[in-house]
Amino acid sequence: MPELPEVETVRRGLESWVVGRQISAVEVLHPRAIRRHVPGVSDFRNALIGRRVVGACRRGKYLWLPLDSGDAVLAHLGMSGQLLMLEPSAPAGPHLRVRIAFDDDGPELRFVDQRTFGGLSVSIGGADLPPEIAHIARDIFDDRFDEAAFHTALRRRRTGLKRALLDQSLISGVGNIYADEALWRAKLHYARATETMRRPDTTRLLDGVRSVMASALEQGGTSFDSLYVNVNGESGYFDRSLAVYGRRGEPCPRCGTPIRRESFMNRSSYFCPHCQPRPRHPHW
DNA sequence: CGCAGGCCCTGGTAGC
DNA sequence: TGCTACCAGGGCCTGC
Repeated sequence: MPELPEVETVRRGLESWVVGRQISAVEVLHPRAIRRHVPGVSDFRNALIGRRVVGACRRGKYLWLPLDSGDAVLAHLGMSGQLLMLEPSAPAGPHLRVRIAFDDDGPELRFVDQRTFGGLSVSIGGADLPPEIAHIARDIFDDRFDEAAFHTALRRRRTGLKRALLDQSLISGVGNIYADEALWRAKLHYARATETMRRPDTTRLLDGVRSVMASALEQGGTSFDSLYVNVNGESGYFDRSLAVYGRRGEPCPRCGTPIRRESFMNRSSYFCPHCQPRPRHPHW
């Protein structure tokens, strides 16, 4: 669920809550939460304890906290991960995976994750950009995102448009929800063959991605349930503004045609069959 | 190398 | 009521 707007909301929260503070204790309650940290739990703890957090960064759906050692805490929320700021005395919920406490005895950082797709790791020398995520493309809000290069790379692909949009090495931060919403805004079908995309199509697509994510960010992200929350445990409101996602059978906000749901890539795709007509030569 | 599909995981819900 | 089946899906891995 957490896509760029949700992850950015969390990043902003971390920036105001943990930057400048020194880590005093680390507790790993579920080893799977740090499975990407190959050297293991004690190495993870040793790399953090005594270090100061000097920033809060994001690329796509990845977050990292640069440390004064030059390393970084790299985090991915997966489907259900939460990074919460809570008083050390706050009770541990059933899905608490990692606790990071600070030497000022103020609110601690807790990684809570029901479905355990997310996780934390220490990235050696990763303060500027963790090498583990060097293959992740820049996202639409990155000043150095290159629209022309994206268009060229897109046209080189031999696949369907939504598949390409979800490929984090082409453009990052887009997940299933905002992919459907962006395609609807751009009036493009999810199975449009990427090699048939013309420059105006790509411009419309990126405008759709940018505008839907900017709106979602303003509203603190999208929440369907209590799974996605900011660092204070609060949900966003953008789910009220979704045009197609999760709205099978409901009228398209633009033309009134009932929204259709199709199974694609083992997940749901929602679209308006009138505004987003099936291409003559779709790529499934 | 590019692309497609399987797998990981848990809680909620639909259906019998 | 109590069981099973299915659904949500991001990213890594494998195989073609």
